[in-house]
Amino acid sequence: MFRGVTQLSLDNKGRLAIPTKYRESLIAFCGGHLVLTADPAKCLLVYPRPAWEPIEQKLNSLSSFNPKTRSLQRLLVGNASDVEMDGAGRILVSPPLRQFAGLTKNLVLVGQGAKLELWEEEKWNQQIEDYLVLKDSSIPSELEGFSL
Amino acid sequence: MFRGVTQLSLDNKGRLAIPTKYRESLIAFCGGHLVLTADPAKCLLVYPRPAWEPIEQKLNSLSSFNPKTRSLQRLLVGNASDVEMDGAGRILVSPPLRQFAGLTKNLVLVGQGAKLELWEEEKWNQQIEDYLVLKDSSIPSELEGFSL
DNA sequence: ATTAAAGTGGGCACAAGTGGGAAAAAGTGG
DNA sequence: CCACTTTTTCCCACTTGTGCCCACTTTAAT
Repeated sequence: MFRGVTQLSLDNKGRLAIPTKYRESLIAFCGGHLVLTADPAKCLLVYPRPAWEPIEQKLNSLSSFNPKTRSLQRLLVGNASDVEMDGAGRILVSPPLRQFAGLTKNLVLVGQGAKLELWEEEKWNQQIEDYLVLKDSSIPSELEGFSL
Repeated sequence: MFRGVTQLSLDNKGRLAIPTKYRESLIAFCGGHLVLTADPAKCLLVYPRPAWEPIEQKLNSLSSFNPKTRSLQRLLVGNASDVEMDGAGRILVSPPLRQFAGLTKNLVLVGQGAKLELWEEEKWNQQIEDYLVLKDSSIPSELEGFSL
């Protein structure tokens, strides 16, 4: 399981160095075969390929005549791209994905259980701020009776 | 299964170079025999011919007295055209289809499971944006309880 | 302080993308 | 029916991009 925030950046070839603490388990779990895709919150999602496959299958099984479903397929499946870690544990982030998430210099890689999220640092901070402002009204009903 | 966004363009003969990562599987699956057709979202759909056949048969089996059905038949079957990949993995996009999808300089080819979509890049970005704006109300009910 | 391990950048070789020319095929008019 | 024009297809040469690998720098550990 992935967790924690790491600050990092793309080099001038658009490569992203995966932190060492994730590398070993990524190699073991999926041989360095990852899938990168777009998230509605305008960050990128980083999945080990075996974890991504069932999600894509589920999405592809839905009706393509429902416009919302279709849009979701376009966002998630359309933007998904296979990437391989190189010998130094780096992956290449394609220009369309960089553009989608507005990635420039300062990024954060955030562990989220079975996947990782890649954010432009400023957007990440913004996202956290936005949540704090809304906090009173924002406890999901699924968490009734649950405490930290 | 196809996935991911690739930026590309038509050359001045109207040819579209299919990215290498799709070529091999297209040759293997359908010998480079493709079907190009129009999508209601104003992009083009690219099917391996064997994947298209049953769709066309289904459409043709529907009642042509229902106006909506008839229109769908006209759009999809009417615009469908057979194309062959050349030795360099390129296909020719006919002027009527180019015009329909408003294809000019900057295009994207988007993997969508069993098929590909070809968009004018600007329209593709627009389509994604439009969806993100709607995101609160846009979780398809089929996905209740499903998470990324 | 020395050594090892990891991070970083860049060069090189090969593969893929691109454009154009020539030959064949199809279309058209006399 | 034949000759000429236009379009299409095939192929080759050139340019661009990508991935791989190596060397250098920095950090951490003993």
